[in-house]
Amino acid sequence: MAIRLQDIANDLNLSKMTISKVLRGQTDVSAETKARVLKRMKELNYRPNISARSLRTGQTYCVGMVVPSLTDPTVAFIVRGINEVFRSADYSLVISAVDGDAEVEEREVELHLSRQVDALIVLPGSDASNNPQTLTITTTPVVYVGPCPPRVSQPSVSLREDEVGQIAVQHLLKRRSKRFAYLRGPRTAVADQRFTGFLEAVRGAGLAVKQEWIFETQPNESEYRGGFEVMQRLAAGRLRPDGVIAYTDLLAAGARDAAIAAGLHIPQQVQVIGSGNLVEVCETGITLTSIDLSCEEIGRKVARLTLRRIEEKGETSVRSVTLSPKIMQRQSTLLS
Amino acid sequence: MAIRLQDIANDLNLSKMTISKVLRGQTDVSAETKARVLKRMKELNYRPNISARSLRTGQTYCVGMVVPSLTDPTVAFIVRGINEVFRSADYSLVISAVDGDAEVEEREVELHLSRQVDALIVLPGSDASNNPQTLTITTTPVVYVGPCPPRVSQPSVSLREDEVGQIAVQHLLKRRSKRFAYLRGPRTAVADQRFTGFLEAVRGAGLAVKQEWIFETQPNESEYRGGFEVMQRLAAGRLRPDGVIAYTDLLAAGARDAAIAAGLHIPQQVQVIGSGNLVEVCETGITLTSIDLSCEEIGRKVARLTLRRIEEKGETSVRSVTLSPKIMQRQSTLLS
DNA sequence: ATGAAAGCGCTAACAC
DNA sequence: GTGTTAGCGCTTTCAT
Repeated sequence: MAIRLQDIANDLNLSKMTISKVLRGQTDVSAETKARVLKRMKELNYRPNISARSLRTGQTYCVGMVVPSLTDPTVAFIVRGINEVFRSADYSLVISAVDGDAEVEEREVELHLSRQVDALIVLPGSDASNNPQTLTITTTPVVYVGPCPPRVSQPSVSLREDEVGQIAVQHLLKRRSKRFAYLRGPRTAVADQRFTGFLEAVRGAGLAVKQEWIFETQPNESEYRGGFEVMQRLAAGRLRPDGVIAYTDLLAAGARDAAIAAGLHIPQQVQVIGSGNLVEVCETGITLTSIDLSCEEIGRKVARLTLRRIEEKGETSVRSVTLSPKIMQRQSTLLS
Repeated sequence: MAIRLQDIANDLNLSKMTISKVLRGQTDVSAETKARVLKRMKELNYRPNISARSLRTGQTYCVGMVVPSLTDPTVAFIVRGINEVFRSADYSLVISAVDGDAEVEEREVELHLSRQVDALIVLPGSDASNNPQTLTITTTPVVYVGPCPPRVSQPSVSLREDEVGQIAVQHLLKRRSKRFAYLRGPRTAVADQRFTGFLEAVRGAGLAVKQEWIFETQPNESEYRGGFEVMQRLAAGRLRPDGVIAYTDLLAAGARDAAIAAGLHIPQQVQVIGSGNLVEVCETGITLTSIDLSCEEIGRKVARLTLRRIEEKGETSVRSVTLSPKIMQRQSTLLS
């Protein structure tokens, strides 16, 4: 079997207590003894049994995470940010993707708690209404990514979604667009907030919002095709928008390509902005200006907040955090 | 603190042994007792302490995984497949992304082993040469994704990379392409294998391979731009390829767009095939035929293989597994 | 500076 | 069917 503290103690005629002290870097061990122990540990390739340590100390140095999907790039970048911070703290991330199934989510949360994770990070799906009951009563720290579900008072890290819409509008206003079309995406809370930000920014500038130029995504359609078809219609109209803002980069790419196909010049006649800043999409064709959602930074903030919550055991002094999106200028909007 | 077996035992005037038996579904408990215990467990919202169980049984029901990156869609889909299988087996996946840093990789492997994971899944980076020493000597089962590094004899699940090149060629041959350009990507083992498959298939058909039509990816260039520029040059040449096969979908997209920009018709004059089958790329513009790398299926196979390895404790009867890629026909190649 | 004793929560192997 | 004993590998506490 694996090497234990006891084995090293036997080898060196010490008690396992001394070995344990060396292991944890306690100072009340003579330098000489310490050196001998470390040497032997290396020779035997000793690895402490974390299960045993956890049982004793109540800490596992594991954090559970529940996400709707791992193949969504937004999620992947958030996880990357978390992983980066955890790595340097010797924390491990136990991930489960629940694919929007509330029952699976509940079970995975239970499993994580059974594992005695030191904290839980929850990235709710688009339907935040079915937040697992367990999360509201557990004493394990929970950190939410994105707005914390209603009725729950836990810290969260989220993007100021309304600013996504605002920044896009401001960017275009500065470049003298005045007639905005908005591809608002699905009917979710996040999409609603961005839309609100868009509306406020346009109205704040004293401009009107044309209801006929607001488009929702059809549930099962390809986003690219959706954006394409919308823009086809817009391009054929008597009056055309000179700025198109889209909820995703793919919608924007579709709109861009339809505009080009209709003989319009981008960015001179129509400017286009996406969101997500997905390089695979933004860097193709006439490259797309896009709103970067700061996913990695969100991930890092989540990780730091989580670690702090773990440290302070109980006292919920830690407040929620919000971040701003950033615009990435590319060819689909004018330079100046 | 949390509820323990002992608490339930006290409540019900039973020994904790009986509770433990109910917990694990042993049959030598009377139906009535069992019912009482289950009821009380539910009332108290009891959750077994898995650290304690692990210490006792030596099993953690956790599997460690080391990947180069989580934001690479290929990796994300593999992880998704694994997660899917593990979920139904109540196994958890502890993931760490190491970003191509061999030292970090080694440390993360050690950490996983410290955690007593029941197995380790390793997805080596493009530089497979620095496989952590530890992996060669540990008794913990290791399963590789992709070819197992040289000198290591562990089971692995991998894609028959040579078939990626072959299938693409066959697909085009059937559609009467005869003059192939090949965007072979970087100088990695995987890219080499695909290239070999390409060469064999072309030569096997009695056709010649034009060395001037084989292109490598420049390390720090955008893939899309790389593909675009190559195709620009090809389109300007006296003799043009009528089939372009690319190592990635982005390269293919670049080539496609350059061909269109040069006034060529796709697929009538030039057919284009990518690999990866990344919907974000393939479903834009003239949609791209692409080789699907079966990532999710690889993930599921990896997970099943891992579970089997865990069960059979030691006896390495489990053999490696290989999978074939599949072509996804879209507009960039002819229908018939 | 070193060590002995106790116990974290659970389960394997046996009694009864 | 139910309970007793022992111990997984580690750390906490307290002696020495």
